[in-house]
Amino acid sequence: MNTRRKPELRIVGTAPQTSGTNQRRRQSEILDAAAKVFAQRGYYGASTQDIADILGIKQASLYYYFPSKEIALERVCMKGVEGFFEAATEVAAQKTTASQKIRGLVQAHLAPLLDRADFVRTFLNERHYLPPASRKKVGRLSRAYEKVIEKVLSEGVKSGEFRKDADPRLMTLAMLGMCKSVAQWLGKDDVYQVPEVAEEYAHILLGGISKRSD
Amino acid sequence: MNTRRKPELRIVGTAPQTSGTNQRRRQSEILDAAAKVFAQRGYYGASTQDIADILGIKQASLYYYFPSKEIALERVCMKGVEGFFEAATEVAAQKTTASQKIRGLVQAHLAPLLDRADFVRTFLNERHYLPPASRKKVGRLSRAYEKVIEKVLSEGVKSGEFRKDADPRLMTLAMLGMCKSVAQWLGKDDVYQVPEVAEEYAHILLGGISKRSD
DNA sequence: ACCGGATTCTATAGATCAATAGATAGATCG
DNA sequence: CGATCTATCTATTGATCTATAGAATCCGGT
Repeated sequence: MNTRRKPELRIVGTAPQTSGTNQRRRQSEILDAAAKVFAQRGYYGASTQDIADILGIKQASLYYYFPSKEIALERVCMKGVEGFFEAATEVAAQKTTASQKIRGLVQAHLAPLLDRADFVRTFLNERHYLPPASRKKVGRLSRAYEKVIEKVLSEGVKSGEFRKDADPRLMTLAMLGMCKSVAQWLGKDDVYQVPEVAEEYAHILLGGISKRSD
Repeated sequence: MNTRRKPELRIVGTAPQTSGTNQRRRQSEILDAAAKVFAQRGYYGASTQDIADILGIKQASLYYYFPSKEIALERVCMKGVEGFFEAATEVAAQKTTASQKIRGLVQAHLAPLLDRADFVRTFLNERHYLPPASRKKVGRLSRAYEKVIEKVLSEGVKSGEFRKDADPRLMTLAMLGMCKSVAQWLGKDDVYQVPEVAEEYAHILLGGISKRSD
């Protein structure tokens, strides 16, 4: 669709950059709006009109920036997962106890809810509706992330820091379940802030998987 | 819509019951189909045509049994929540330790996934799309259920069985988050069965909230 | 064989939605 | 000024979806 081959003929010093930069800024604004309506009404429940309304432009104008609604969903979902894997990998690489790593992982998981809640929510709830290619791409990242957590738990079991009779995969699923659900209720009736939730959840989790209470 | 006042004029021995019974059976089959597609593709992603296809009938024929797609969603969601509150209340009323009650609550929460997974999933993921009246009705039941759990936890804290420094509401949210997430992955890649998941999750949870390991 | 209700079908209205085509206003720059 | 590029707009197409209206079919009881 976008027949923009590399702009080979760019003339020297002058800066036709203004556009490229503005374009990127506008795309980002549109993604913000898309994330908001996708998170609120779901992918199929949200119309491109809803997105345009937030920005105060006409529905058709969106297509100057995005080739399709599906692509917009993919971009929103990617922005919702990306960072999770890197942050987790960094925590897992620290030279410290497995318990401490778990605390770090819980914190790292909840942190994005502070500034990207709509993206995270869209990733969590709407990624099923991605076309197969995008879903696989997103799924790979997501699974890699889970594996990082699972490894920390396995090592904690192997080292004797965590219960030997526990299944690392099930522990991972339990931990992720707890953490993911925060995205659903944070900012609704309950008034908890991210840091206290992270601390309490890590505490609950560790009490359960550590051999001795900390 | 349903102007069925009590059938006062039913003639004696003959059985015009056949219809009423068959109608109910058919409605139930349609609800099953609706639950399946709602769970799979989401409320807005699923068309009434999809529901009809499962049953091998024409799309318009559905409207002989249901006045609208929204009502069908309400019925599916209700069938997805109902039972949770009663089962939990029953467990909470038992004369036993708070820990034992938590084990029972986790089991009771996961049990419906065995025979009503699509209804539970639809309730969990699609209830936001209900019209306000239905949403409130479903929400009341759902909140009452949470309160039962919260009370068991509070009492466990008060009695000294659970950590004094823990917030019962946050514990409730953590427990529900863990349990709800099972609906998302059960029967996918992982091969766990409901009873083992219930036992392990209760174990993780209790280790975290009990004062001493059990 | 026929009647009457129960159930399903055909046909279609009416609305909404994603996406395309082409026009236009505004800025930038030679 | 005039040319070009950017961003948005108007107008519309074609597909899809829920829901309604009314005809056709099935089936048990007589």
